[in-house]
Amino acid sequence: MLFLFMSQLDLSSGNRKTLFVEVVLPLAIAKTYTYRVPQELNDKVQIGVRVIVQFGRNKIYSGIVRTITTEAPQQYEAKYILDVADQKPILHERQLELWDWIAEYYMCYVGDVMQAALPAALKMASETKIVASDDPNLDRSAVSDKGYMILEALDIAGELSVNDVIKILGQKTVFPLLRSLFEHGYILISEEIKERYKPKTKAYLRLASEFNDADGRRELLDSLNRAPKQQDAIIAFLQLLKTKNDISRQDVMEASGCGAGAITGLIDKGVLTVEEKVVSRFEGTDILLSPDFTFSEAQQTAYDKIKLEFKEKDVNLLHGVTASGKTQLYIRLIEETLAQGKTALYLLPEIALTAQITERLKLHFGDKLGVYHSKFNDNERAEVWHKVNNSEFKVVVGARSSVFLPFHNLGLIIVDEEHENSYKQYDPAPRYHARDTAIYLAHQHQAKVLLGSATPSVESYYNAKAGKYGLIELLERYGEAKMPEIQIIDITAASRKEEMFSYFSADLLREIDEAVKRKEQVILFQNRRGHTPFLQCGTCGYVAKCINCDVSLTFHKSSNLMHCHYCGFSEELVQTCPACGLPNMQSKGFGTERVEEELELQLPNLRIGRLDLDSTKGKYGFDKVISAFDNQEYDVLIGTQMITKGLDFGNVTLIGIINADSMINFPDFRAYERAFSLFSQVSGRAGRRQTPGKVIIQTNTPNHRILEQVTNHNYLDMFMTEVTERKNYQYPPFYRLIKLDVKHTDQDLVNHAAKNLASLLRQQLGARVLGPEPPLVARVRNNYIQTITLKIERQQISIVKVKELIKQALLHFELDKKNKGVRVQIDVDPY
DNA sequence: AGCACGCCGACT
DNA sequence: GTCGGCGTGCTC
Repeated sequence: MLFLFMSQLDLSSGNRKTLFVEVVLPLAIAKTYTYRVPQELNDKVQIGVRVIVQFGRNKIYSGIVRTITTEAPQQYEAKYILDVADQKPILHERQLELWDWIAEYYMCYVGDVMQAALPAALKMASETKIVASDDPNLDRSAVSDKGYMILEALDIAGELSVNDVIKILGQKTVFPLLRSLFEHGYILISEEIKERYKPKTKAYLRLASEFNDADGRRELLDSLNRAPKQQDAIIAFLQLLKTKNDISRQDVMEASGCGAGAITGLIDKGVLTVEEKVVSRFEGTDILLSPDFTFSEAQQTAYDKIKLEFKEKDVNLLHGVTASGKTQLYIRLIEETLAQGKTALYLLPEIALTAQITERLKLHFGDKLGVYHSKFNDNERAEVWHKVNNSEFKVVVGARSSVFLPFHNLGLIIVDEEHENSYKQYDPAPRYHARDTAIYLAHQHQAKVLLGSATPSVESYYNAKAGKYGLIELLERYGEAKMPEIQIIDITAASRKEEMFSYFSADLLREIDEAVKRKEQVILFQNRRGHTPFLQCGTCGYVAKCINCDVSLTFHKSSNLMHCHYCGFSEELVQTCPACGLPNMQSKGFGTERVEEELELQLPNLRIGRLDLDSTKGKYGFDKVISAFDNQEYDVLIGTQMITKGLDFGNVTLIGIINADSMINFPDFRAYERAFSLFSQVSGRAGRRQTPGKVIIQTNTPNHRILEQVTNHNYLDMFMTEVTERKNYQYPPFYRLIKLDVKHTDQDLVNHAAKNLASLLRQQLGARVLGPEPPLVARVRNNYIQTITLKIERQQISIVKVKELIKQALLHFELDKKNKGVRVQIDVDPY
């Protein structure tokens, strides 16, 4: 009877069928895996929830449900899922589509995308823990030496992870030993999986219910006659209760002047109880600023044009010079998007996400704004994720990875500083471009995209000129601010005239001095950190190099060590040449530390600050330096390209570029574009408010066309020359690039394998395949690298077909035993 | 990515 | 002879 009843229920609800789920696991694996759902979890599985599954013998992961079916796999018996971790999906199905698109387009695994997309606190993996068996009668005499070591360690520590065991034994293979210990009953092995996200809670005080009426309170106060401190505390508490519900210990202590003891006393008596309440990690802002700024005429025109173009085009490019007031346009557009009941994403390069900009946006959007970037810890990021998912945050300002947040009803994406190469993730996979991903994301939501930059990437500007994107030009600075005057100084000529003092021309030193005397500030740009980029023996030519990489070591004064900027290796400074033994090591080149040191010698008594990776360590390191400079604690700020990122200093009137040559001569097809953009962005920091700014660029090639274009603020000219070059030499936007890095610790092996791979590719793709050749840094972390570059024209062959052919070639490549252990990294649209 | 299985060299 | 090294291939 019961069975019949159940089966009738089945038919009506459809819930008693056996379900199977396809699960995405956070692993670099090509296949997807199907698990069986135990019937009691049928109601809980939904697309987008996390499920706990066992994968392989020992590992437990949380994966994401991608599809649900009733069809059992034919080839194998599916394992059961162990549990469902979420009540409601943590992401929408369309996000899984986005993951698939990225995996497809950038040629990586969906698991790679999952790794990048989910905040660490939402990913769970088991850790195998070992605990000693509690049977005291076990005889340990039969245990092997290594086993005995483990048992002794367990006696002391109580619990060990597999990693601990590996460390204790100094060997990698420990599972056979642990298995044998387990089978003989000496140890217990447990797989523990924990939710890593912990909501933040705060303790609040509550008054016990019997004191809720006036009589109760009077009695209470009377009873506390002998404890005046506690009486004070209660009076303060009751007073506070009139204005707010949630009162913390701190509140009462401040209001009453009592110590913590009085409150503890009241809790012990049961007068007060403590309630743990989940609170947000993000401080709320109640003050909302209305958009009180008024648009300039130019801004209004740009705004109208954007609105017009959005009617026709999904993607628009706003080419607005520095200090033209782009941010105000963005804010207005986001506000309108919110007013339509939609949400918005504001993307910025990591480095530009300073307190300066987020504070400014907070004032406009208050509690509706979420901030998402790498400086946040795991819990904070998971919290932003959840708040975007339940639509508490309507606007997100964030770096690259915020394209993965679970947006609902997205109406607008702004990609500010769209030319920035940090939007492209290089390592690890997925090697995705956040701007291009954002365009796909917007397409999914039928949302609009606004790309913004003072120096748009050649690709985007080309797309705009070709009519694929709408184009809005805002070429006037906001308010009174004028474009800075740019002066080029020929270092060679200045040296000849003996007008170079260390790295500074007489003109630059004079301008610095005068600016500081006028109580104005100066920024000096040198795109290298550290003190000395390489040290060379003046006698035999030996260069101090990293032991793991093919790069010279940079001397850092702060640590007094030579550092490798690729692998982190460091070493004592060499005084005498290790090759020839002569004490003739010479400094070649200079970084920010050295510029700082030399400037102190040339112009004593300046207050100098430095902004580079080394001076901005720590969570708020960057913001500290920035605000110190903003508060005029420094006269001069010396920095790497960090200094260019959307910073707004009202008092800077002079910018010096110490040496422009290394940027211009960089061997890369984007070098000129990058140099133009960097110099223009640096220059844009000068004279943003009333005082006009001045920029001094020191170079050995004063007649270089890029410098001329920078001097004349002539973006269009730069664009036109670049377009011609790129067309001639088969580069983007006319051709697509795909780069394959072949890596191995054995140099000969890599060389052969790379040649082999290139010839496999040529069989299908012919002359589109270039290389292999060693990259600029041909060995990193002891891996030798060979690079194969593919140039794919936009007609004749489809990119999908090309990627298919690459995959086939790779399959062939991997089957060849000679290529064992050789890793191939694919970078689509390298930057 | 792990981890087990399986094949060979250095020790009891 | 076994223990423990590393190569090969599977994980639903």
